[in-house]
Amino acid sequence: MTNMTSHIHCQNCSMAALCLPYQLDQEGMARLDTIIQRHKPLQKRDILVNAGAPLKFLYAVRSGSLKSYTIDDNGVEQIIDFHLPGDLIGFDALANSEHRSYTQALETAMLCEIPISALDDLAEQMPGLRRQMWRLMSGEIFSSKQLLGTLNNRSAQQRLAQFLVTLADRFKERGLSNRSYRLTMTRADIGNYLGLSVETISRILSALQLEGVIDVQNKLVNVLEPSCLRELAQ
Amino acid sequence: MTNMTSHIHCQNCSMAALCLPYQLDQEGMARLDTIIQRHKPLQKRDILVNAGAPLKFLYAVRSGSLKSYTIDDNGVEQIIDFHLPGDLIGFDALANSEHRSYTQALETAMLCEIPISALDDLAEQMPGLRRQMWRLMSGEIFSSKQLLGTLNNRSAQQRLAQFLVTLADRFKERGLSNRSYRLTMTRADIGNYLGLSVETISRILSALQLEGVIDVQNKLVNVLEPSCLRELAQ
DNA sequence: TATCGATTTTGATCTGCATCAGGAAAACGT
DNA sequence: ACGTTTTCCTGATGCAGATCAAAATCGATA
Repeated sequence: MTNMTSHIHCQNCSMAALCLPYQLDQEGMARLDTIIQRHKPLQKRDILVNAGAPLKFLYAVRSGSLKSYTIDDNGVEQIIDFHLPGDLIGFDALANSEHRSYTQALETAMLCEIPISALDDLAEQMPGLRRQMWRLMSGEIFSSKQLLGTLNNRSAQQRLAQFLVTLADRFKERGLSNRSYRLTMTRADIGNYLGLSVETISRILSALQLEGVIDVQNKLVNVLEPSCLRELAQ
Repeated sequence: MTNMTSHIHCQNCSMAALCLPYQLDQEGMARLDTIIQRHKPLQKRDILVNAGAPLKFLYAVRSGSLKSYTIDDNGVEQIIDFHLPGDLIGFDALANSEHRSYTQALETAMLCEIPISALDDLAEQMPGLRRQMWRLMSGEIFSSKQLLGTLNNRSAQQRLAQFLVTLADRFKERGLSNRSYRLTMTRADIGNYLGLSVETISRILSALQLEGVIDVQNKLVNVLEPSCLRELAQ
């Protein structure tokens, strides 16, 4: 095994604090590490999981970003999530052991795969792991319910401001700048996610730039007035 | 203990198939039953949990219905869920051991309370219980993400039709009629949940009645053309 | 570096739903 | 049974954001 990434382990993974190993002791982390496999790198547009596929692994994002989406009866894509490093993918599949959505790389991405069967065994023996599973799933429940509130009854500007703030917060959690970051998704993706048209996204980004709240150069976002942006998000 | 409900146990609860005991054997159900307590009945408008309150119990709805909502910075209520018998309440609180939303009875409701600490112990010993926890949380993750898709990019009529269909499906799961049911929430609640105004809800209900798809008498809904309604929901 | 498709931007028009307003009907408390 | 309050319905008006259209820019590939 000459894979460059073979030296990556939970014990030295920078994302461990956001991922399953959180609050596990050294021994726990080592045990988790033994069951985790490294997935071959995904290229932009590569599909990680297809909706309907049987659930074999949970995936942890090590680097890069991805989007999850469903395709409705009319063949229309509906984005339900963007995944950043440290995020786990596949919780929605536990219910019936089948993935409910497609997950696609937005850029080159590295992932760990966690076999479900082994995870179940390990959860029995490790209360900390079990609680972390609960915590992560619970957090996902809350954030998706909160997003409902964000989308309902809020103007396009409020939605987009909220989106930018949330993204900044997530980058900060990951030790990256929350003032300057790159949008790996297209404007169309953002619009789809927020229930707005591409044109509206574009117009509002321009307006925010004109007001001096942010500076946008293509995919690059610079938050000039964070408190102002937070205010706009309400 | 002369409480009328003291004879209620998981073993004979009609909601067991939708609730935590699902797929537990007799012994497992009996063990779960020992830790579950019966909550005193709630009256309409009674609050079960306040946002910010420490998580001590998960609650299972035995009868009646409730709504969960957050209150945003402007003091505006945002409904995030309606709970029917068999539903569990509190999963979103596991993340930080604190309830994130208010939960209020929409009518007289009976609940079971499940102490979190005991549940954690039991989950260690009972793989079936652990998996059912995962299943239920996973299902909640999926349904709230799917709701996002339902609300985004869909017309008011599509949203409301979807709401009525989903409600019918849930009643059917619970052994009740999916053709004729009672809305325990107000039109304002439905509008709040779906991101629409009360007036729009009222207008669309009237329109659907005029078209002969449903018959509405106050809180009572009669689905006359289920396939048509499903069609309208897309 | 030139080319071509994908993405983004900007403008003009149109429409679905919010909002405002008023009245009718239930539901509630006494 | 009564009055009060809450909920529900229906009409009129206005606007935020969708849609249509087209140009500008980006970025992948050769």
